[in-house]
Amino acid sequence: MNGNASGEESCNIDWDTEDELEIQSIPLPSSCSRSTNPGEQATVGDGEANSNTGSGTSQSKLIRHFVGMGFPEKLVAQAIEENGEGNSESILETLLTYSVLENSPQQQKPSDSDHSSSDYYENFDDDLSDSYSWSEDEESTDSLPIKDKTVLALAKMGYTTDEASIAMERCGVYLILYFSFGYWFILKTIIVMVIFATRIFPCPGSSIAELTDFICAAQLAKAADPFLLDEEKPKPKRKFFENELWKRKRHRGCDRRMTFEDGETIRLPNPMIGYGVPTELCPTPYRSLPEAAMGPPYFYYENVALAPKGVWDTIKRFLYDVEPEFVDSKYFCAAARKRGYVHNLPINNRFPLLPLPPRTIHEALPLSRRWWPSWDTRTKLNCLQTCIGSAKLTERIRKALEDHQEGEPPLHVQKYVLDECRKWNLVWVGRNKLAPLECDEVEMLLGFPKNHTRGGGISRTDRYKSLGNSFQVDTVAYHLSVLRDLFPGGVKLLSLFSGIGGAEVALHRLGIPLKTVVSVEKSEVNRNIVRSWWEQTNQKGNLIDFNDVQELDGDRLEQLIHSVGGFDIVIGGSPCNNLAGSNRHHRDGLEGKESSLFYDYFRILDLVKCIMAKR
DNA sequence: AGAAATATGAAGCCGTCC
DNA sequence: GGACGGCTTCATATTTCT
Repeated sequence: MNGNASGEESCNIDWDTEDELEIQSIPLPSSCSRSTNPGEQATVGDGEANSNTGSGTSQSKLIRHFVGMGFPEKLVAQAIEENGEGNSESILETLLTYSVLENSPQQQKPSDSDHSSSDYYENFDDDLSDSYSWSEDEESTDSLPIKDKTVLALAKMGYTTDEASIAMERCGVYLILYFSFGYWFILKTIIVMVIFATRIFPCPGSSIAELTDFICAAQLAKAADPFLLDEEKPKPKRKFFENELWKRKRHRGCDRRMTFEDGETIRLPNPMIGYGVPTELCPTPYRSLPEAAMGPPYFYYENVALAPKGVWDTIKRFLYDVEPEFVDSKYFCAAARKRGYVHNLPINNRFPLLPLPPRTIHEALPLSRRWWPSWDTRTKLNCLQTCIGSAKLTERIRKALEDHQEGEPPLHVQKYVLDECRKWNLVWVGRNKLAPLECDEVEMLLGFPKNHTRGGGISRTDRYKSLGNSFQVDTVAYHLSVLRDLFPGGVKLLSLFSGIGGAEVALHRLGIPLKTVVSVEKSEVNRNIVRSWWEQTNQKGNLIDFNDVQELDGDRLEQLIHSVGGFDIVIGGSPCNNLAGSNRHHRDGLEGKESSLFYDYFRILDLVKCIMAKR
């Protein structure tokens, strides 16, 4: 950790550069893997991944599965042999490792003698012929260079050869291939294509969205402006591309829009993986930010995804029309946590915190496995909330189970027990014995250090409440990880509604020095927790506390920004209690007593933007 | 007095079926 | 496409205990 970076460093960020336009390779396989706890059986994967194992034709199914993804059959067979049939995640990792190894510089020529890579290309060609008709002159085009082939293909799609040539010159050939061969094909072989394209066409590429924007916008505006292709013309926006291309059939699992807008209402994506998660193999999509959303500073806002209708539309409208990124933390840890994040951070080159946390209940709570009945098929916990199940409840469950000692309990009892388990996140701790999670287990699941909320006068009730209101650290850290390269000397953070310091812990665990933290948190116990963590982790920076966001008016902010030298990022998750589904009494939406503090987040962020712009 | 325990549904999404 | 049921949800109000 060095603190030699000057204040100007943060001003060197090129806010005008659309760094997100560059195509991103998928995360390294090693970072996509899921760790296995030492001392545990390595074959235990999560239920989804292993659901098809054990059948008689499992091996051929597996082979077909991976060949269908574009991997050569020989490689697949080899990978299965190395990993066994039971662990499809490991097989995939091995295959990707092979692919990355093949991608070394000395093997970039597609005509090299490497047998496996020959298979690789054969599969690729098969997929092409499947998905896109080259029509009657297919043979005659085979001998053409790829670039010419691409021009022809685009011409068949209705683009002029001039448009195609210019676009290729600007955007790179392989992305045109990527686009022109059909949407479903992209979905099917997206991983292979990226690796393949990077190998064959190692030219600096642009994103597929940029390419299509380029052509579509060119067509759209051609009549109005015959000189559109001049360098000085404004860059086309994503909207056109979205409207045209995304209207096509929605492919479950690969439709990467952040939200589905139906008139005025934002709908949640399925799967809820935002711009990507380390454990799901998908390339980083393209996004363009509205100009008003550009920093400095960066900002990062969080709240519950399942808010009442219209809430996220309002949040989006206030936060400069930035599309929320909805992510379920079940892709990061063993508990679900569906949240929306609005931010103007780059989305390329994210990386996860290491070690990757356990992602199933059994991995997270190995002692519970002994007592886990086969009819409880949960592999993930539900959202960790602020309250826990009562002893009366677990007693009722125990008695219901003890009434049926021989064999499994009847189905109606199973259903009753499982419903309560899901509702209260109960785990098995003995024969017929269920229990709510302990505080330290919640800390671990949320990515906080053990005992983070323990001691110093805080009650158990308050610990559950503070933890239940907190970030999932691994999820937030993944999004914030891009800051490490942007601010190697450390960040100056304005942390609103800090809670128990989820953002601070995330940045610290990412190895990003905290030069200055201005933290606003109403709860004294939470402020004590953050202060205590700050001291225990020997932070070298300066931590400044505030009690209430109302204290931060224009004058105070100007004064702070002057003394601190500006903020690099403004992070905050405003109160959700008037938005959360668990609230039976005052689910009043964004105008609710506490949740309306969102407007203070916006007010403060906007003030910081204005003051820093003046500077 | 403070902490702990307990009881208290509805909104809204999603998949399935017809 | 609409009816229906299954499922999930950063909580609050009140009572009881220490």
